[in-house]
Amino acid sequence: MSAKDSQYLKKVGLKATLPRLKILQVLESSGFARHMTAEDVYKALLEQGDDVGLATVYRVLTQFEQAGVLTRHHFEGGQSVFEMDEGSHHDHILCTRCGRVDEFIDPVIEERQQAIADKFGYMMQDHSLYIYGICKHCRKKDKPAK
Amino acid sequence: MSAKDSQYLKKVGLKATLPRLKILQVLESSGFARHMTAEDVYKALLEQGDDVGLATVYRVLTQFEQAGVLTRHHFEGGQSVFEMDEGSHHDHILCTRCGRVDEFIDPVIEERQQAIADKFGYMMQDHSLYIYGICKHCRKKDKPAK
DNA sequence: TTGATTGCAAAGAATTTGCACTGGG
DNA sequence: CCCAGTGCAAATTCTTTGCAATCAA
Repeated sequence: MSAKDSQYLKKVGLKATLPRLKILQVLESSGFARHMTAEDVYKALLEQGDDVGLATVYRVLTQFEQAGVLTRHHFEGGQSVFEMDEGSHHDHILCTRCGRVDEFIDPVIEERQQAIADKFGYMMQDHSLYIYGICKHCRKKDKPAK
Repeated sequence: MSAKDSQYLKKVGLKATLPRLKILQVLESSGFARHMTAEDVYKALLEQGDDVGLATVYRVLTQFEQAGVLTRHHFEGGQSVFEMDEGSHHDHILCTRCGRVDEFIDPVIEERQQAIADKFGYMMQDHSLYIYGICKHCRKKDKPAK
């Protein structure tokens, strides 16, 4: 199920161990949710019958982050949230009711950020933009309730 | 030193106790730094000879946040960082070397954010934008070093 | 083989909570 | 006076670490 993944791990300089392959697989197949905490990954593994320690999940996620395999986000609420890094930078808009997450990229904003960094004399390394709101789905539910 | 602060606390619905007054004062006079962790506030109080429990600092900061007196940020690194809410929204650009924080507001970005929320069907409530980089000061130090 | 990796349990850091005591209104 | 507010220590939550056992190359 993962000759490809095995190659991939070696390519980024990580030995292709079973836990790492499993974790990679969970992240790849996380589908629409795409944003998982260490705990989420751990539970997903348990549910599919794979017995990996929580400490290992944390270690591997950190290694993946350093290897550029995934990105760590600091959403509100404390825990770190991880997401596969598919190469293309993007920002997030999230629903404070249901937790839904959408991704976007806006060239104008990107450009302005660079301009601001320049203006303040910073060499920009990174940035994070989160928009918080209530998605249409949750707003729809509201109306009748009230 | 704080008849004004005392009024202020009452106005936002909080009893004007000594710890709350002291904490408010520390935040108000934090001057250029302006961004403090609970621990920072706690240490500042100890240094000026005021004996307030760390738990109380956390409790009061949370109350202040709920009362709209200050804003809680989640910068990288885990801890919450607090800042007096002077009414005007702004974003942050921070140095990953020295921790320097600058504030800015960009009308174009604000406007684009609203447009994006609209496009995705969100009712925007809030947003946070952090730009990370290396400030000119730190870059200057680099050159000779290398 | 053999050093890298894992699992578990213990350690840590940040923050919260239970509870008897204290102070503001 | 009386309850909200406080201090302290214990409890929680998330994450990291030490170390012996295990696994990939």
